[in-house]
Amino acid sequence: MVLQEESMRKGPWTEQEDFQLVCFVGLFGDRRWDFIAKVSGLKRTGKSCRLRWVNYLHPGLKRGKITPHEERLILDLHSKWGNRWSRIARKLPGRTDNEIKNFWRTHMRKVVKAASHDHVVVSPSSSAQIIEIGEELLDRREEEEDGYSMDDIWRDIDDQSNVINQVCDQSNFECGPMSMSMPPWDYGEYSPWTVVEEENKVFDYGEAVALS
DNA sequence: AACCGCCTCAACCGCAGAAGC
DNA sequence: AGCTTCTGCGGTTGAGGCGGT
Repeated sequence: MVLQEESMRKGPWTEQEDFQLVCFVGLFGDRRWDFIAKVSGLKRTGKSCRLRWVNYLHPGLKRGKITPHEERLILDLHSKWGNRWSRIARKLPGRTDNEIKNFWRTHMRKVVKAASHDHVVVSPSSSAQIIEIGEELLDRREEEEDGYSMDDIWRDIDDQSNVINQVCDQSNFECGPMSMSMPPWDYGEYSPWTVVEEENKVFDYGEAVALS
């Protein structure tokens, strides 16, 4: 057990590793991470695989900057729930708890800085005050920018799933236990979808192992 | 051009709760 | 009921990028 942990890889994921993980999640679903970590041949822990999938490889993820409306939502929800990042993330389709947590840390710093710049005394523990100031700053910013409503966000997700479904239909790809969909960005030469489309056959477990 | 400090974000760690045996 | 394993969550860290001097 100890020896196994010692041989585990850490640090940034390579494209090849991402590819393997996507293949095996497609085959076995996004559960049983220890099992996936083992059979995939990845020298990663199940935990690490799950994290990579959830925070980076999941097809439903929305890339790009947090919009002013999302910011406001995060502020609102944080004032209600505190640091319940996963709960907050569920209200922001396509965003991960990690992303929101990172955003909040940055945001907190910015807000405190802005407040001190305006000669407002803010103690870091006074989150209600921070939220208030944050909302004020947001109001100002929203006046400058065109908004991006939650409806728009949901529309984006819908559009994305439509494209995904079309690709799945066309490629004759038999999805795994979970409804597998196309990764949101290009995998280049490692794309499992390319492999399947080119060979025009079902991607089975044996092939997946052979690839690993 | 080089250095420095700050910011962002991917990834790790530790812990708690759930599930399985 | 108690133990082990798995999963998910929140906190933290560190590498890399970027802007300022």
